[in-house]
Amino acid sequence: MKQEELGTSDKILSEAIELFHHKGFKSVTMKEIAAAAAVSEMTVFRHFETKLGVLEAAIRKYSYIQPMKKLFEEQIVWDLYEDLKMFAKTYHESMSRNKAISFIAIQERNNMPWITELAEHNPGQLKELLTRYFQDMQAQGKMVAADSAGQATAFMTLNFGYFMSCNPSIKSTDTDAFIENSVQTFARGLRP
Amino acid sequence: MKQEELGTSDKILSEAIELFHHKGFKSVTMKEIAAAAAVSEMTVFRHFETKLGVLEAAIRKYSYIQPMKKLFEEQIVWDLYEDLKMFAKTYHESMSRNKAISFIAIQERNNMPWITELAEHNPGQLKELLTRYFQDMQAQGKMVAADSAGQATAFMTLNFGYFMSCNPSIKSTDTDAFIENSVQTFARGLRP
DNA sequence: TTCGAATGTTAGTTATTACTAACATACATA
DNA sequence: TATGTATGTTAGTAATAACTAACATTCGAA
Repeated sequence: MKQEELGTSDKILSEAIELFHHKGFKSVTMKEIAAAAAVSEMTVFRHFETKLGVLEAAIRKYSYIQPMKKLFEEQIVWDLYEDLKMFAKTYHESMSRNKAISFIAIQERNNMPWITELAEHNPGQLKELLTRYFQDMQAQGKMVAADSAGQATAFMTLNFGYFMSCNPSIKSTDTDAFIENSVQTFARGLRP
Repeated sequence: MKQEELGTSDKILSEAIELFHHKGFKSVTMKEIAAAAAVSEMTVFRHFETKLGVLEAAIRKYSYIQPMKKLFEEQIVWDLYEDLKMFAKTYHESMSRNKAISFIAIQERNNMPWITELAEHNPGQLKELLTRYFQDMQAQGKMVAADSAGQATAFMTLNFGYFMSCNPSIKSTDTDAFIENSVQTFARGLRP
C-alpha cells in the first residue's frame, strides 16, 4: 500500500463507524460497509476478520482519549464566566470528536458495555477537573460556597444534554449561542 | 379472557418494551419476547402479527402524551425557585413514564423516525410552556430580561441531560438532589 | 358435558447474514 | 519479465430469525 493515499482500512473504518452511528451495530451488514467503502465484501473480512473486529478497530481508531489536565489548567484565568465558557467549548470539542463513539456507546450500552468506558473517559476527566476548579474558586471566594461536585454535575449534564439532543443539522454557531446563553445563566447563578 | 387478571397482550407488551429498551429493537428476537412473557412464540404472533407490530403496540400503549397546559398553569406560584422545581419534577415524571420510549426513539432515530415525534411531544409542550412562563416573569420584573426561548432551552437541556446520562461518572446524585442543586443555581442565575 | 376461544407444540419455509474457500486479476517493484 | 501483494469474484456453508401451517390441549362458560 502506498503511504501517501488513504489506505483501504481507513476508508472502511470511516464508513463503518458512520453506519454504526446512524443505524446501530446490529442493523449494519458487512455488504453495506463494503459498499459504502467501495470495496468488495471480502476485502472487509480480510482486513478485520469479523464484524465485531470492524467495530473494535473503528472504535480504537476514532476514540480520542485526551489528557485534559494540562490543556485545561493552562487556560484557566480564574474568571467564572470565561472559564466556564472555555470549559464548555473544550467539552463540546471533545464530544464532537467522539460523537460516533458516544452514540454507539449509548445504543450498545447493554450489549457491549466496554464501549461506555471509552466514551466516558474524557467526560469523567473533565468532571473531576471542573469539581476541583469549583473548589478552588470557592476557596478564593469567587463562587457561592456549595456542593462543588453537584455544581459540576449540573454543568456537565447541561452540556451533555445539548450534545445528545442536537441533530447533525445544528451548526457550530448554534452551539456557540447555546454556550453563551447557558454559561451566562450559570455564571450568574454560581457567583458569590 | 378474564377481566381481573393482566391479559396476555399486556404481559407481552410490557416485557417487549423492556427488552427493546435494553437491547435495541433489532437485537431482540421473538423467542426472547415470548420467553420473557412466559408464553409461546406463536401466541406473540397471534396477538401482534409481526415484530414491528409488537413494537408499535408497545409504543402506543406506553407512550403517555399528556396535555400539560392545565396541570402546569394550576401549579404556578410565580416564585422562580419554586416554579422551576415544580417544572423539573413534572419533566422528570413525564420522562420516566416514557423512559423506554425515549431511549428507543434515540436508538432507532434513523430507522424509525416516527417514534421520535411521539417521544418529543411532551418535552415540546413543556418547552413552550416554560418559554411563555419566562416571558411572563420577565414582564413582571421577576427575572433578568433576556432571550426566554434560550433560557427555556438551557433548562430543558439540563434536565434532558440528566435523564439521558446513564453515566455513573456524571450522574452521582439522585434525582431530587440533582433538581434541588441545579434549580438553585438556575434560579439564582435567572433572577433579576 | 360440550363447545369454543386462547394457547401450546411441532415442524416446517424463506430470507438474511456472517463468514469461508478457491481462483482470477491488476499492479507495483525488484 | 517475474513475483508478491492487495483486491475482486463467485459459489457456497451454517446459523439465525421472522413467520406459517396444522394439530393438540386447556379451561371457562353455556
